[in-house]
Amino acid sequence: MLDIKFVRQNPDLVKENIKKKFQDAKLPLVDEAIELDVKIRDVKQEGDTLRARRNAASGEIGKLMREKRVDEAMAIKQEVVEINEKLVSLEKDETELSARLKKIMMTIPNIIDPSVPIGKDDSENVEVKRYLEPRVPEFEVPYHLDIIEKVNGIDLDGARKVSGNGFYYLMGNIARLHSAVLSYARDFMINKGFTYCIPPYMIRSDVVTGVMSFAEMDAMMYKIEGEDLYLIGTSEHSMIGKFIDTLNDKAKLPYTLTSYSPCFRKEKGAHGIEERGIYRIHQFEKQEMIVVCEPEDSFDWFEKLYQYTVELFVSMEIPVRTLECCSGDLADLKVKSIDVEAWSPRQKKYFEVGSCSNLGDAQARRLGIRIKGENGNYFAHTLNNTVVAPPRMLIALLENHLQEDGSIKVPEVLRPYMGGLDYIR
RNA sequence: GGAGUAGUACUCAAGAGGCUGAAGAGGCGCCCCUGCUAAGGGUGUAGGUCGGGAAACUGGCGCAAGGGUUCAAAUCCCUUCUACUCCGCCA
Repeated sequence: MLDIKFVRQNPDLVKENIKKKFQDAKLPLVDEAIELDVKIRDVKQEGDTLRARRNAASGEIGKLMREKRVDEAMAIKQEVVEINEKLVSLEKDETELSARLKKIMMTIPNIIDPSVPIGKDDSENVEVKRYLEPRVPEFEVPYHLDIIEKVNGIDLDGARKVSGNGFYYLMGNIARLHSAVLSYARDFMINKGFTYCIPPYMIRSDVVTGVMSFAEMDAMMYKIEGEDLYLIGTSEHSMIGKFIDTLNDKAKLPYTLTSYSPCFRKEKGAHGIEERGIYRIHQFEKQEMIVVCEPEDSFDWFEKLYQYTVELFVSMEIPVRTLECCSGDLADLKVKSIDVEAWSPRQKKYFEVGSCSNLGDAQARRLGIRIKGENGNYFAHTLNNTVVAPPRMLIALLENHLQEDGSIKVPEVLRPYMGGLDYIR
C-alpha cells in the first residue's frame, strides 16, 4: 500500500510502475485515487468547519445555561441541531469516499525496486545463481511418495480415513527426519542471531483481514466454528500481526524473529490437492523468519535472509538456485522477491522451496507498524522468508539423497537430530 | 464457563455531562548548590493523529475499541477486547 501523498506527488511514477507490472487495467485507478483524495479533503474541510462551529456553539450554550439565560441558549441549540443535520450526510460521504479510496490504494501495486527484472509472469523470472552441482544419478529416481513408502515412512490410507485427502501420517524415521530438519533449521537461525518464537496458531478475523485480501482468505483460511478465530496459513500471519498498530522504539530494532508453526491451508483454487504425495497438502510445518527494520536497512536484510536459506540447504547437501521474481510475477505489496528453488533429480528441474520478500513500507503502512523518530514517526520496513517448510522440503532431501538400494542418506548436519542415524532404510 | 473490579498521553495519576488537550508528578531542557551520584533548590517545556498555511499559527478527531443517548460525553448506556481478583474446570 502506497502513501496517498506519494501518489499525489508522483502520479507518473506510479503509472509507470503499473505498466512495468503489466497491470495496465489499473492505470485509471491512479487518477481516480487522486480525485478521490481531493474530494475527501474538501469534504473533510467542510465537515471540520461545521464541527468547529458546533463545538463553539455548544460551549456558548453551556455558558448561557450557567448564567440562566435559557432563551438565548435555546436559539443556539437550534443552530447546532441544523449543523448536525448537515453533518450526517457529509460524514456519510466522508466514510464512503474514504472506503473507496482505501480499496483502490490496496490495489495499486507497491513501487518495485529498479533491480527487479521486467517480465509478464513466472516464465520470465530470472535465475540468479546456482549452488552445488545439480546431479542426476545413474538409476531412476522414483516419485517421492514411492521413496517414502519403501521405507515405511507414510500412511496415507489412514489419513484419508481420519481426515480426508490432503493429510498424512508421517511414520518412523521419516517423521523423525521431518522433525530433525525443523530442529536443525531452528538452531541454524538461532545461531544467526534470530529470536526463536512459537506463535499462536489461531488468529482473530481482524488480524486475518489485515494481513491478506478477502480472496486470499477465502482460498486459504480455515475458520473455527463458533469462534472469531482462524487457523494460520503461515506463522507470518501471527508474527506480523504481533506488530499491528505499534509504535516501535528505534533502539529495539531490528526485530529478527524465526518462528515455528504448523500451517493450515484449504488450497482452494487452481491447483487443488496433489493427488499423490506431500507436495501440496492441507497441513504442513514451517520455520519462518521475519524482520522489522529501519527503512535504510531493508535491502541489506533482504540479501542476508535469502542467503541464509541457501546456506541452510547447501549445508544439507541439497543443490539449490535463486530465482528472482520478475515484475509481473511480483505480488502487489512487494518491492522485491527472490525464490529459493531446490533441485529435483527426478524431474530434472528446480522447484520452489522458499520465498524471500522485501515489502518496503507497504505492509507496515497497511498495518500501522511505525518507528518513533526524533523528528516524527515513520513506517518500518518488513521482510519475510521461509527457512524451511517440510514435508514439501523433504521431497528435495529424499530425491537428492536417495541411494540406489532405496535407502536414504541422512545429511551429516541432521544426524545429531536423528540419534546418529546415517541411513534410513 | 460463572461473579466482580479496572483500562486516561512515554510512565504514574486527577477528573464523575459544558469552564478539560485533559490538573499533578515523574520525564525532558537550562541554571544553581553539592565533589561523588536511584541527593537538593530554581526555572522552562512538550505532548497522539489527520487536514489548512511559506511560516507564525490554525481546525478536526482523540481518554482501551466500536456503537448509542444529548445542543454538548473521558464522564451516562450497550457491545467487544485486555488486565487483575474470586469460584468452577483442565492438559
